[in-house]
Amino acid sequence: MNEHQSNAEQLILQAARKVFIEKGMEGARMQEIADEAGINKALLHYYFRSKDKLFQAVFLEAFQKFLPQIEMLINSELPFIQKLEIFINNYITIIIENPYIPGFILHELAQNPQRMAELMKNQVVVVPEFLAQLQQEIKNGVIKPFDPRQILINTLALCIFPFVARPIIQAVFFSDNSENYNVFLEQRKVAVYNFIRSAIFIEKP
Amino acid sequence: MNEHQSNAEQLILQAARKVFIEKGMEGARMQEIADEAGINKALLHYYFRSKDKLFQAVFLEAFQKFLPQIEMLINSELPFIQKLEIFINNYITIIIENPYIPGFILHELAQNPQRMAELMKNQVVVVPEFLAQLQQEIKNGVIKPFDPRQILINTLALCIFPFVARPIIQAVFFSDNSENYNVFLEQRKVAVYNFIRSAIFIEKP
DNA sequence: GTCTATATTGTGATAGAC
DNA sequence: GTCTATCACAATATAGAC
Repeated sequence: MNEHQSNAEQLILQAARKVFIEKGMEGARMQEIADEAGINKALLHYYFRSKDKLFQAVFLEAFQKFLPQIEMLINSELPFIQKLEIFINNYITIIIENPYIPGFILHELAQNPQRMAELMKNQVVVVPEFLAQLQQEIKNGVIKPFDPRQILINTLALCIFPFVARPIIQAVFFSDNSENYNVFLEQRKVAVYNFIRSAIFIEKP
Repeated sequence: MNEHQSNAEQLILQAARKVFIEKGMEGARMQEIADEAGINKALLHYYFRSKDKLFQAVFLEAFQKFLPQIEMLINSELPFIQKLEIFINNYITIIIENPYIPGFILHELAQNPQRMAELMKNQVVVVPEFLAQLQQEIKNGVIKPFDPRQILINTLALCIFPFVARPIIQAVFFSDNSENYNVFLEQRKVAVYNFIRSAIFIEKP
């Protein structure tokens, strides 16, 4: 990532990512991070003063990894139905590559909602323009008159939920072989798009 | 709940519910549960042998609280579009009353997926009949040809997501007054139904 | 910078009086 | 059954040698 960071610091961050994102702040152990990085606990405190500092680094990085795609959905000026397709494809692709991050972020935010306020201040997400665009397309008869906020939340919900609920969905539908779940997730890229499109788009005759 | 249980046991369970569901297994502290119940730590171990035993009691209870509604959606023989409306109303109502349970269950399952297998064995959810019903309605031209599994997952996703993502949604849309979020959730009962209906239902001319 | 050893506090669990 | 006192160990954090 950053060439100014030493090798050990990179090893630590990599290990911290894995452990924190899998187990959460409370479930993570500094010893486990040290083992994972192949060094000892003292070095963790040498590079990052405390467990909380290390956690913050991991959390912010994870959070920012998902922001650019959402910003594209919100800020781009393409017709909604077009950028929706691009967004869903990119977003689900990223989550497949980082399947535990959504659950990690949601859980930690639920534990500490006020930390949200501080984060949102620095992260620029311009929502009003997005809502205005949808309202305009509704007025133009392109999209059915759903509350634009509900549309945005529904889109995120359909993308994210299969990952935070993976164990239960897998137990119900794929109890035999877990391989197929990845196929299922891959299919969702088009399935989610078709679902939302079918729900909100007004086909021209 | 159970009249055979002593008063102290009830106080403990009530306190354990609150603390475990809010903070999770790892984040919960026996001391906090004792304080919340107005008794001391020793009593916790007298009634429930260990933290893990107490946690299991809370988890199973929480899990079972949400099952009957899902079973109704899956097992009832009403036309899908009808039971969908009933389900969404009941389900979101229950979650509004227990807003932290979905996040709690999803997080704990993610931490310990194999515990899922044991639980699912005792919990009867007959999915194949549900899938067959949807396939039949698709064949009859009542519902558009979406993968029935995707429809089920989408329904759950749209109901549950606003609660597990509450902090972030609230920060984006309701940063000023958090009161309005409950109004928003109430609106979702009809919004989600209309959304899914619009997506999958074939209107008769 | 990196290590071992240790301090310090937190936390689940138990012993034993009442 | 309920309490106080305490144990035993886990976990974060630091001191200090190299």
